[in-house]
Amino acid sequence: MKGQEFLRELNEEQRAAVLAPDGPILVLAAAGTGKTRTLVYRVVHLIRRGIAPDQILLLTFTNKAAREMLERAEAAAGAAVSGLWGGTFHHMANRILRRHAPLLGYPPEYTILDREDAESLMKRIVKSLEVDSLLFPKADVLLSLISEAANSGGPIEELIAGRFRDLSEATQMQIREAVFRYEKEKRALKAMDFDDLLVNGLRLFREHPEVEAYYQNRFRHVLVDEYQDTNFIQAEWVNRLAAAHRNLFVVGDDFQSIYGWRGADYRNILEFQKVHPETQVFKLETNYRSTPEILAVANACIAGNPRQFQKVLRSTRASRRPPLAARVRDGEAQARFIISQVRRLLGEGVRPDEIAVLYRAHFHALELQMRLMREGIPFVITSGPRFFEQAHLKDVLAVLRLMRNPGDAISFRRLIRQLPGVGQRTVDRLWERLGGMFSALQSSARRTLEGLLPRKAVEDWRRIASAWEAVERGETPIKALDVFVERFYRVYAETHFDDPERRLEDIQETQRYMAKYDSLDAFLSEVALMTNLEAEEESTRRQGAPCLRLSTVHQAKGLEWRVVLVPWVVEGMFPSARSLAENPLGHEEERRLFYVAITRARDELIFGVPELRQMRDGGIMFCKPSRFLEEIPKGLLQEVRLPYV
DNA sequence: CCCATCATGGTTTTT
DNA sequence: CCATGATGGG
Repeated sequence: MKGQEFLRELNEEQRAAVLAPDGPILVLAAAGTGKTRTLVYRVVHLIRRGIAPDQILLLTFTNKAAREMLERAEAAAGAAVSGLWGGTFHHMANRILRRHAPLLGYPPEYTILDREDAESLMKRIVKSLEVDSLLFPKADVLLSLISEAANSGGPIEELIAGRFRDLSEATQMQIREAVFRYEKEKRALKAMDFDDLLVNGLRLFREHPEVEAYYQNRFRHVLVDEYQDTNFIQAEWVNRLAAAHRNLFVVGDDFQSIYGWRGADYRNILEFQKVHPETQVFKLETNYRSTPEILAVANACIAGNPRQFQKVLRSTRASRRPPLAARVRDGEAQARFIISQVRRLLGEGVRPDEIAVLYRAHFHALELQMRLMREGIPFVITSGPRFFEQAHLKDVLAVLRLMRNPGDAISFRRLIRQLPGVGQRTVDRLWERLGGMFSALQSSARRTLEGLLPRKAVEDWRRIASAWEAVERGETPIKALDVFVERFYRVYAETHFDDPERRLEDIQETQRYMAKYDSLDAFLSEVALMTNLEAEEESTRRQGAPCLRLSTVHQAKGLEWRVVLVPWVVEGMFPSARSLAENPLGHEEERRLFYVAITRARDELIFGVPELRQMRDGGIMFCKPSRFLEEIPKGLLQEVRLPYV
């Protein structure tokens, strides 16, 4: 595209934001109003103005979003965008921390702990405290507490005192001890958990003004997508980054703030102008995505939330049929109904990948999944356990992680416990006798360990160790995994999993994926931070065939489909009972979540409203239609009741 | 001390 | 219904 021609692709609202002069800019972009396009063209505009791409930082909510934006910017601006920094807060913090980790007392090869790693670490700590297990919080509860403290920037002592006020003082003391040990152990492991990446990213700037000044100077323009979902640390971090040039361009929609439970605080967007008084504000309200009928429902839904920026979605599209609410008997009937709708749509020529089923929680889709499989309808799920958190992939990653970080006790335990005759106790003792580190790439260290192992473990141990020997001989890590699989893991997989072929294929897939990275550290960080959305995209890219999509509403953020079906729109499910119980403002966030689901739909929106729920104990529970449906004026929805079949 | 079996308890959302 | 945790035999 030449000259300013790209501006023709923008409407008045978007163009004003794209061309705005330097300074802090807040773009309030309602759903479907071309937020991504605005952000992309702002980047293009900056580059055309002569800003070097490596002076621009683009923070997005997922890496997928970053990649898409960069691809689009490249299409519009040519190869000129290369060098631009784009990705999630976690990624960018990691990228910066890898360079400066020693300033904070970490080696540059620090390991990133994913959720599972953190949980297993905490479990061991709780165990070592020898507490009365019935009255002591579970590891995941402790971790969520630590995370809450980190993300809100508040002191953890107060959180403990508040959340566990019913527990004895002695128990609270032990909780504080568990938290303390968790931090200490992470240090010993030379590892950071997800929150540490953000916390340390901020700490790096606070404690090292010369580093802060370097990045403040380097990034002349900072752009942030989905600003409504930033938390305390993230907001502080970007404020600091942009403090020198003051070119902070944030885009968001307070109506779509759905990560409050993770510390996101939409006051960041509401109060942006207070923090940056010279802010220019732009509103995008013209919706290009959905039919007027769908938007009417969206507007009616969000009207239930006061105290937010008032925005009304204006449609540009022609009318279609109104959204449909179908009352069905139960989950089974709902699954049959959804499948019949999918069949109808396919018959009308809708492509399967233009249809999505979006739900509040994974388990809402169980019945549907079974039925889809039984009926042979292909689908993809962007939910459930993350690709790289599956046991076999973590096993393989442990080989690599230990190679980079000799202090990684978690990987050590994982591998060594696979040896016959080695259980928890033995591995603990081994680790202690090794002095809390194991240099897998040194033959002397490997020999030392071999001498400490029980006799019957030695043969398998040598097989595992052959992977590291290969690296010592100068083989690549990818090749080393071949050795690991052929000498040890193939047999292990065949004897421990009921689907070894699939798992070995996953490993090959991982090796192919590794080939794209020029350093092992880069690969390992990427894998730790990769979401399902990104992993799944990787695998469908090869398989090709377009599929019906099943996803949580959270993971559907920023995406759109021609047809959206939402099951279980009943009280207790959507809104989720648990969310209402835990958070006094839970209903507002649930309503925003419902709004996000609605506004993903272009042409058709269909709700499933079962009348009863089969409980696990064999009983049944009657369901009330969701308050969010009741709030929508009659006439905006078409309601049907399906016969009991 | 390891490992398999049995019971129990608990189901939100994710970087 | 599934995963995790306790328990007891080897």
